[in-house]
Amino acid sequence: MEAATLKDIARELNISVSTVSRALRDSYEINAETKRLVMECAARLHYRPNPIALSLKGSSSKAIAVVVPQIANYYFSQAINGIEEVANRRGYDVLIFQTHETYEREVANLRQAVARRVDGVLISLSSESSSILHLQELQQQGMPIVQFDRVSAELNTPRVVADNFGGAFAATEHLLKTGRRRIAHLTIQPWLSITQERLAGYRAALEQYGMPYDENLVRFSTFGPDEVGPLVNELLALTPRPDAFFTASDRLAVGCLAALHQRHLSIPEDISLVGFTNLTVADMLSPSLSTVMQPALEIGQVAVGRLLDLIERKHRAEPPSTVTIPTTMVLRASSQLAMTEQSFI
Amino acid sequence: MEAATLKDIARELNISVSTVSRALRDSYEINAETKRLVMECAARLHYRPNPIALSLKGSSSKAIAVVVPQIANYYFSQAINGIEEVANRRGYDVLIFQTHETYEREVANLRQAVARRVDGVLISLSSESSSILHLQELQQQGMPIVQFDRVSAELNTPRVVADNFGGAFAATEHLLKTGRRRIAHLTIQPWLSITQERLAGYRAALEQYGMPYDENLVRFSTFGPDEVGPLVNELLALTPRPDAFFTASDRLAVGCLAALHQRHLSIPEDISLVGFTNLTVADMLSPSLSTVMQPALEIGQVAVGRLLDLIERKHRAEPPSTVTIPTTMVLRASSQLAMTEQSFI
DNA sequence: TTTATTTGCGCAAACGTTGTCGGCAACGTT
DNA sequence: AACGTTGCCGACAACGTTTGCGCAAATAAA
Repeated sequence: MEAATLKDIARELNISVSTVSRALRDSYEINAETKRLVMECAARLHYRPNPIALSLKGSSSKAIAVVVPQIANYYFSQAINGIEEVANRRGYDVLIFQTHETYEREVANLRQAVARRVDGVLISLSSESSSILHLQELQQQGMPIVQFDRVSAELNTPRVVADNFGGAFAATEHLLKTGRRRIAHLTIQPWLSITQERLAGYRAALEQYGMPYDENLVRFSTFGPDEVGPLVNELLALTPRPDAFFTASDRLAVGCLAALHQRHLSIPEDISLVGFTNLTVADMLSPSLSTVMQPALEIGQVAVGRLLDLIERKHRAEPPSTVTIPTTMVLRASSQLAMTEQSFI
Repeated sequence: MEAATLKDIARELNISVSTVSRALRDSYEINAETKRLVMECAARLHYRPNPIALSLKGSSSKAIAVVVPQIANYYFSQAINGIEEVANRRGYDVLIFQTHETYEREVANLRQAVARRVDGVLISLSSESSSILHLQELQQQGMPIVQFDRVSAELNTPRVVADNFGGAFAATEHLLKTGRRRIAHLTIQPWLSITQERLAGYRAALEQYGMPYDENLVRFSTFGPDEVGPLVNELLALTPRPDAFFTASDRLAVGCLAALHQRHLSIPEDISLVGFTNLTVADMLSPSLSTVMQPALEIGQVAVGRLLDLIERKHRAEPPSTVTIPTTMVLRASSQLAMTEQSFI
């Protein structure tokens, strides 16, 4: 009943451990009959190779690390689901690490990952990580690394990101096309790659439609409590008043929603609202929330695919490339007059 | 720069590996001066013991497994945060596994956990796991196990749960005290312990206040798409119409909210609404959602504390006990007339 | 001085696995 | 008959660590 080892099989069959090992690996220098016996015995004893011993031997631990800011975040947990799915299918375990947005924990996590002999690292940078020396060093030591979502251009690895620019462009364009002229943009920490790309998409759309860019309409916020309301109030106090809000996250969008409700502004009649990323309850809000959906699952799948290819050296000299996964504009009631009264459950 | 080993230190100091090992473990049979030298050298080379080798030796891997249905769930990811915090502080790593609510994955995850030589297992049962033989077997093999949140009475381990009964009782009582008389209860899979306890709390409160229990007012739902709306409609069709909804999850509550909005019912004037668990956006909905808050973080902290005590044999013969963590009733606008127009951001 | 005891350290085994080597039959080749 | 080839298998080392045992020197007791 206890975990069987090669030694158990060897004893049972009165042969040596090495022969058992080779038989199970289907080595050419083992007799077919012996192989059959070993296989049969292994199955009978429910033999499973001990990954710890394999790791110690130094070959491969068949485990990868995924380092994310936090898992209490639908986007990241979805990405992890995609990662796990593909990794497991290809025979790898996934070790999950949270940085809680601090540089210190990011370093500690990577140290742990190395200690546990992972074969590779998937990382989405913590918002506090301005320096990436720890990652460059890790890479120089030969650790395969792939970045996703929050990436750094200074670290020369494959990157998998959502089309933040395209998504923001589409959202802004949608608002413009539905007649909005003063579009406020509520967004997150300005130094993140995703923030910059979304802001760029917003600006590009304004420009293409001949609308002026007004930096008063752009506000940066963290997720601190009681932070969104005041910002929304500031924006609403501007003249002329904004007629649309485009937020860089659904969490911000929900905050907007509440603040607008409170001021008895009707959505989308008075103000249109479009969010970003994919909160599960977006379709259940009132009004249901238009949003730029990021394919978190797919990003995870693609990213881990790259990493495993890297580990298994399928693409040796191929230079690291950046994969951009398209986002989808999901139109719901919060930005479409016609849908306000429509059934959406 | 590469991971230093005992051997490296031994070579550097011209002593044996065993001496280094013992010096680092502060063994009594090593000279103080030698210890000093070893410590100094270890620090200089950034020596970190190799957890893989330690695990192989069979003693302790300093890692625990936490097995949950899914991490894409605010409740579980919060619990994991609590688990990680305490575990790390006590020197343990946390390996996270998802069952995706299937029995098959639960078994596979536990197998992996064993293979990776974890020192103990924290588990919240998958909704599909009717049999718990795999866990009983694991326990018989000496693996320390603690159950949390979704627990089974058939498995004799310490248990850490939220006060589901008390929370449901408080919510129902609150609704009754604010004058509601026909309280519908929308809940989840009937065979889960948490479902049964919440239902019992709901019934007990009704009974205490002399209200009849009407099973027509109780509906079970999964989270399938387009499932909540029809159920709400069915309930609203009853005569007399319910004047309050108490849901066993915030996800269901949000669904209710949307369905009620759609029928132009005002909350809480026409219908009061109270949810359960702790969606992040509960306070940002319109109206803000009254809810029974579960201290997910604390549950995780307490559960992992129990497990580590078990692992370190702090309480040898102590029989497994069940710890119930109190829930908190958070009153917001959806169940209180007075708060409807109040500022809540 | 001889005999115990302590102090300080090294050797080797063990955990489960893989890989390198070498051995020894049974062949086929000169 | 002597030699090289195969085919099949076992012994051994190694990965990094802990630990039981033993051995020497230093110290204490006789």
